[in-house]
Amino acid sequence: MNKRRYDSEKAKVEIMEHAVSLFSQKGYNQTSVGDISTASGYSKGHIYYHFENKEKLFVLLAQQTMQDWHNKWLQKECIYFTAAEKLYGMAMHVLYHYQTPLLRSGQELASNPKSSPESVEQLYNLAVIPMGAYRAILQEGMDRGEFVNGNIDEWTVLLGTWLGGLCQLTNTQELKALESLFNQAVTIFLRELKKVGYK
Amino acid sequence: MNKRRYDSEKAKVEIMEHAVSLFSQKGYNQTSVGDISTASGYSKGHIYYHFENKEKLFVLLAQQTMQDWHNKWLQKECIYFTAAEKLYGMAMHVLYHYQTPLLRSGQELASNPKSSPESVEQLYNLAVIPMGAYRAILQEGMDRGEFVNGNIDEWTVLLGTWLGGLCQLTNTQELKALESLFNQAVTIFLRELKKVGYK
DNA sequence: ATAAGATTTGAACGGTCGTTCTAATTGTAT
DNA sequence: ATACAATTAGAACGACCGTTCAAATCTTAT
Repeated sequence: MNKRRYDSEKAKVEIMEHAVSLFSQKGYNQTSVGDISTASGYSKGHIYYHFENKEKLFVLLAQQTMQDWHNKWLQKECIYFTAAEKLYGMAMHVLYHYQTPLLRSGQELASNPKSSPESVEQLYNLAVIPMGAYRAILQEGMDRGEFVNGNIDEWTVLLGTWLGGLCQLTNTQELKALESLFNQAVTIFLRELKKVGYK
Repeated sequence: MNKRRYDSEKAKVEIMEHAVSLFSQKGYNQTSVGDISTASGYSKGHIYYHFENKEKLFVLLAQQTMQDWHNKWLQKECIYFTAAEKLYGMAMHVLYHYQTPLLRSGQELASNPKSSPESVEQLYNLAVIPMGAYRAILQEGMDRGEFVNGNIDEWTVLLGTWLGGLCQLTNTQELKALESLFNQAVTIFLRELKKVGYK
C-alpha cells in the first residue's frame, strides 16, 4: 500500500525463495539457518519470527514446490489431445519443472531419526501427487481405448520410477540434452501401453 | 595365529561393517564418528587410527560395496544363457544386492561443498560400474543378433535410470513384493530391444 | 626383564548449528 | 506526542561433531 519500511510478507517470501535455492544446491543438512540468513539478508532471529523451525520451513517449501508443479501441469495439460501426447508433455514437464534436488533434500530429512514423524509423513505424502498425475493420464488413455487395459497401478509405478530415475541425470547434464532421453522412455513405454496383436 | 588380545585387522573390519550399516540407515551427515564408535565398540580415536577421516572411510566403503556387487554379478552371470535372461537376472541382482541407501549417502557427501574434490570424483566414478555391466549385456545381445541394433549408449542410460528409479522403492517396500515390478520393467524394455517387423 | 613398537583409549579443542531471548527499531492507532 | 503492537537484529546458549593428542595398555623381539 503505502511506502512502509517494514513489509513482513515481502521478507517472508524472500526468505523462502533463498531457502529453496539453498536447499536445492546444498541439501538439507548442509544448508544452515545462518546460510539462509546471509543469502536473504535477514537475521536468523527474523527467520524464526516467520517460521517455527528449520524443519517446518523445509516441509512448507517442499509442499509448495510440489503444488506449484502440479498446478502448472493442470494448466498445461489441456493443450494436449491424446493421452499419448500427454505422456510426452508430462515427460517434458517433469524434466523442466520437477524440483529434483529439493526433493532429494527431503530424503535427507526423512532419513534423520531426529526429524519429527509428522514432517516425515508430510514429505512422503508428496510423492502421491506426481503419481496421481501419471495415473490420471493412464486412466484416461485406457478409458478412451487409446491404451490397452492393464494393471494401472503397476504401470503408474513403472512410469513414475522411470521418470524419477531419469530426473537424477539433471544433476550432471544439461536439461536440453536430456530431452531425447525422456522422449525415448515414453516411446518405449507407449509401445507397451498400445500393444496390439498380442493377448 | 595365537590368542592375541589385540587384533587390529579384526577391529578394522568390524568398524567398517558397522559403518556401512549406519551410513545406510541414517545417511552420511547424520552418522557421526561417535555413532560408529558406539556401535562398533571401539573408541573414536581408534577409528582414526585405521582411517584418515570420516570422508575417506565412506568413500572406501562405497567403493568396496560397489566392487562387491559387481564381482557377485560376474560370478552369477554365467548361469544365464541368453542376453534376455541376463537382463532378468541383472534386475534381481540389482533389487537384492545393490546398496541403494549407501549410495544415496554418497550424494549427500558429493553435494557438500566442503567435501574434497577427489572424494566427489571417486564417488561419481562408481556410477560407471553398473552402467558398464548393463552395457555389456546389451552389447552381447546385439552381437549375437538377439537384440536389434540401436543406440547402445542411450539404451544403457535408459535401463540404468529405470533400475535406479525402481531401487528407490526399496526404502518403503519389501524386496519380495518388488520382484514382479522389476521383471515387468525388463519385459517392457525387452519388447523394444527385440522389436521386429518395424523399421 | 626390558626396550621398542603396535594398538587403544578417552579427554579435550575448535568449530558449527539450531534455537532462544532481549532489546532496538518501526508502524499505527489514539 | 504517546502508547502499544509488529517487525528486525544480533548476541548468547547449549549441544553435537570431526579431529587431535598424550597417555595407557598390550605385543614382540632382544
